[in-house]
Amino acid sequence: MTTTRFAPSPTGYLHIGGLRTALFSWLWAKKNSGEFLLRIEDTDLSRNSDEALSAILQAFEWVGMGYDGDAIYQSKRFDIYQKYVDQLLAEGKAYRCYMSKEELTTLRETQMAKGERTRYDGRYRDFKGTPPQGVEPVIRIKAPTEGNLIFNDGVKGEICIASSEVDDFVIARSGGVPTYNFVVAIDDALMGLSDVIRGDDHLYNTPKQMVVYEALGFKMPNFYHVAMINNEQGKKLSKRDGATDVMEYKTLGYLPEALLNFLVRLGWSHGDQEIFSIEEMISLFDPNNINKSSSNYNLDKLLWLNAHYIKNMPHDKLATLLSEYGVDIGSHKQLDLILNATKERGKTMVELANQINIILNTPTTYDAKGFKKAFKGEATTILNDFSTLLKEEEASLESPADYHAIIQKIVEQKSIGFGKIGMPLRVSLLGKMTGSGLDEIMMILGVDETINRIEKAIAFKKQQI
RNA sequence: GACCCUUUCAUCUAGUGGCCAAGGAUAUUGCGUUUUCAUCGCAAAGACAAAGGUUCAAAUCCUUUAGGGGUCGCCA
Repeated sequence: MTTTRFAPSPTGYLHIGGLRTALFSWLWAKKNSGEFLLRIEDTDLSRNSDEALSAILQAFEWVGMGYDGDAIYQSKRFDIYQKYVDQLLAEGKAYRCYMSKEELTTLRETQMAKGERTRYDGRYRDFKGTPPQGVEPVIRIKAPTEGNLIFNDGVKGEICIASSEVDDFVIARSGGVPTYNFVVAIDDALMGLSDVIRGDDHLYNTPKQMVVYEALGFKMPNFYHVAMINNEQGKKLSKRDGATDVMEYKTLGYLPEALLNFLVRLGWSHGDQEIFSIEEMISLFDPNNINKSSSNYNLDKLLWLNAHYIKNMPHDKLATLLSEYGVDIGSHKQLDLILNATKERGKTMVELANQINIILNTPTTYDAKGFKKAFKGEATTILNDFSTLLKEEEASLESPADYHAIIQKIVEQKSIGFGKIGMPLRVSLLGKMTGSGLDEIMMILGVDETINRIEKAIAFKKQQI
């Protein structure tokens, strides 16, 4: 049975790096018909917030990654942890340390000055005397004093860290509240995890957790430490590099399938394949193929993927999603035509919504440069004649091709180039020189609105003179 | 500073000793399609961090150097 987990601490929004490790864990569980569990690491009572928690859950919902069973809250499991603290104390595998914070600081400064890796010196490890007054002790676990702590990482291979680098770390604070490395090991074991996929930044926590597994006699899961995502310059990803909050991608108009596709290809690949449906990701993903090195965040690729998913999305679904971006065309009788005319012009949902609005809303202003260029010479006359022709043929206009025929007719009648009518017509309809195909636009708008826009543009032209 | 991890085109990556004078994708540039823009198609340019080994043969194995990242809490 494959069991994986995601274990966020509710202190902020869900970061895209976190989403990637969650995705890897989720895919691996799904692939093996196992379980993907959610655990909330809220042992630091002062830093938790309900808003952060709901933001994280909301992000999971948006990308469509569900978790199995109920979320586990560490803050509700203190009695379990306490039991294990007592057990270790009774077995002599942990001990009370009465060192004051001042003493600890002094020790660290001395070590730092000597150029050593700072660590607790074990002075209370075998303490048998009378404890000093006025110090509420912490509980420390006895870590091995010699040899190496070795584990096999599914991504990096064998990791060997000298025991001298791992000190007798605190497992319970002076107030009795247990600490991260202790509760993580206990919960991972108790939750029956087979595979732990987490960020590289936890690599050095693993030997510590090994000490806990060893002391408690728990079986270790497989660990996979995934390297970080950096910005395009290879530096740590910060808010200045663009969106780091998963939900911000929704606001910016990205589709969850594009974001997941983008993230799954960051550090993982399957030959030359770039596009992965969720089903393909599930069937192909294997954490043993995750790259060792960190990867850089690259917005261009995400944008390309997003455009791809927009272009290939069924129209009814696209229309439903568009309502979240302020465009309501679900019941428009030209829905298919509208989307066909615009979906190749929007790389994000925001851009797509904008493209649609440009067609659906009568222009209130005109691009100055484009208007000037388009309305040179005979443009007004040509448009007037075109309007008349439209009105005459109104009854027979049932498809974009019919509208195209009308334009063609004008072009032939007047022996002009297509641009002579195309340019002023486009500016009249859209307010600018670029955009969707004229035939489609007119079909969407219908004869009356098309003529209305032409007349408005002509009026604007007259006003200028 | 110490310890650990890492290093293929600008970016994501393929590559597990001979199939590699290194393949794909994005971005870039050019050409074509298109009434415009976009899409699409075709093409170009573009990398094994450096130096030493091992080997008949190295992007692939080893060593050193350099760059990048992570960690050194009674945070998680």
